[in-house]
This record gives sequence, structure tokens and C-alpha cells, in this order.
Amino acid sequence: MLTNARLFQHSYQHPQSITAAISQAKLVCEKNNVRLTSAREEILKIVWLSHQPLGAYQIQDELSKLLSKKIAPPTVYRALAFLIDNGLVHKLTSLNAYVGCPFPNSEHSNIFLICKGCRKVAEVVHLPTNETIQDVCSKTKFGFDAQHIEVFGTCSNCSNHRA
Amino acid sequence: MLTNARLFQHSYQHPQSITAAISQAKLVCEKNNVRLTSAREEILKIVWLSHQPLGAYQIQDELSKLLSKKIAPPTVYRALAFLIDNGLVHKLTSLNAYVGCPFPNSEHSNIFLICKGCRKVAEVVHLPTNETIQDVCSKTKFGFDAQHIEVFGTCSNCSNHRA
DNA sequence: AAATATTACGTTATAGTATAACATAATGAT
DNA sequence: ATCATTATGTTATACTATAACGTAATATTT
Repeated sequence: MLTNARLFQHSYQHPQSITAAISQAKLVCEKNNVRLTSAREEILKIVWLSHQPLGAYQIQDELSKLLSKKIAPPTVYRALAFLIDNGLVHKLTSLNAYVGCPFPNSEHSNIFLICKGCRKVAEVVHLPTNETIQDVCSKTKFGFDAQHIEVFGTCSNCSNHRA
Repeated sequence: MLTNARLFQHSYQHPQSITAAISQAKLVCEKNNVRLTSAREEILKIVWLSHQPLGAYQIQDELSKLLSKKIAPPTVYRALAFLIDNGLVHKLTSLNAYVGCPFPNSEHSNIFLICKGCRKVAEVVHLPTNETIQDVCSKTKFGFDAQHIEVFGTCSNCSNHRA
């Protein structure tokens, strides 16, 4: 099964419920001294409710249903920008889709395992990979800012079903 | 200076000229038993001539100028799809932009170092990173297909200019 | 060499993703 | 209460990518 996990480093509790994710988010926003407004919170919930990455226009549809009114793209994109800035959501650039971050407090750049079967995504913290990339940067004298790693394949659940 | 390189593994000769890249491409196409048509070749040249990643519509403009006629997006996207399929070009998903691959014969998934200063991109082969990612996959029983790694930062050339 | 199949390209239209610009509203600070 | 700041609503538009269908070029078979 594809679940978010900190490999080898920490035993991490995946937020069991959306409420857990939201309360984590509230802490993060408090710490960052920014506001988790209702639009932002709703969109964070929507992203968390989906265990697959959602496109911005899917989020728009969901929010529109939820609030029974038309939502325009900028509303969604602005909320997403906020959530991303505060490390609560990630964009999967190869999919143009967004997922909730299970490690909102972490400063690490993580690895996304994207299953081609079920389309689920697991986010994994893996320090050894971060270290090898740091090594590349130092050897090339490249000043590291950020990294984005997407891995495509088949999760164990999907492999089993096919096998 | 940001140049493409195989770190630590092989000493690699960056194609000095576009002609070198093209003749390499011809070999690859011959090997793959596919045709490097003139549209494909021109687009590959355009991508190689730019040392920054190019967007599809920038390529469209260039090709349009070059051939003195209107080029429609599908022409560009089809050629890009072909070039990507044959490992001659990569798409940088975070930029929606395309770069020539300096290792068309390599089967490795490489690392892209993207400089925020000069917007140049270096592609680096780094087996230790590939290994750590394989490790993540095996530990999570995730069947690896492909990976895409983009690293953002400042290349040495840009750091020096600012320092 | 002619017929056929295959592959590539041209063309038009449209789908999908994202942001600019400006007005209004809500919140926070003085 | 006033003012500054931050967030949202709204409209329009820019940017990225593909569908669908017709034509042309190349490769294969006979």
C-alpha cells in the first residue's frame, strides 16, 4: 500500500483524519504568522480528502459544489500558492496536480512516488538522497535552493493486484 | 560555469557544436530505427542552439522564423514528443520547457541543475543518487519506472558575479 | 514500378493550466 | 474610528497542450 512515510529517519504518523491535517496546518500558520482563511482551509481539506493528486480545476469544481457557488480560478490558485508557500501542499509538476503535504513542519525536500496504476502518491523523506544531491551541488559548485523529485512506477498494492 | 557533465562516473564530452549533437542524434535514430525528419532535426537544432530551456511556443517562433512560414503548435509538440521518446530532448516539467539531452545514449535518469540566475540548465548523471532512489523504491516495494529530478539554485558563474 | 500500408505533417479548433488587473471586502494596527 | 494591509471577487486573457481530420511523404509488398 502506498502511504506517506519517513523512511528510516523517523517513525511518522500519517494524519489519520483531515481534522488532524487541519490542526497541523493551523499550527504551521500560527508559527508562520499567516492566516488560514476559510477558503484556504476548505481547499486544504479538499486536497486531503482526495488520496490522488488533484488538478486546480478539479479543486475548483469541488469547492464550487461545497459552497454552492461559482468559484473562479484565481481563488483556487491563490489559495494553492498560499498553501504551497507554507509547505502545506505540494505541486507535482509533471502532473500539474496538487497534494497535501504530510510533513508540513519538515524543511526537507522530499521524494514523490507516483503510482501509474492507482495514481496515488506517497511522499517520502529520505535523507540519503538529499545528501547525494547535496554532494552533486557541492561538486559542481551549484548553490542549492530547492529540489523536486518525482518517481514514477507501480506501488506494491497495484503490483499485487496485477500479479 | 554550468555545463553538462557526468559526475564522477565518466569523463564526458559535451557536444561542442550543434553538428555534433545532430550527428549523435542521427546515430540514435538509426539505432532506434526511426526517422529524424527535417522538422525534427530543425527543432533539435533550435533546442541545442539555446543554452536555456525553451518553451514550445518559443520553439514555434524560432522555427517559424527559420522556415519563413507559420508553424502550428502540433508540429512542435509532435516533434518534441518524438525527440523525447528517443531520449534526445528532455522536458523540464517545472518550467514547461525543453532542453537537448547531452547523453542521448545513456539509459540513466539524470539530475537537472537549474540556475535561477542565468536560467541555464546542466544535466548531470549521478549514479549514487540513482542508487539511493532505487533503495527507496525497494524499501517501499515500489516498482520503479522512471524518475525526474530538478534542482534549483545558483550556478557557480552566477554566484561569482554576485559575490 | 504500381498498389498498399504506414508514418509524418498541415490545419483548424479546442481543451487544459495559470495569471494579470482592478474592484471590493475583511482583517489588523494605530 | 481611521488607516493600512491582506484577502477575495470578478473579468478577461495568456500560456500550454492536444483532438480530430485531411493530405503528403516514405516504406513495403506484390
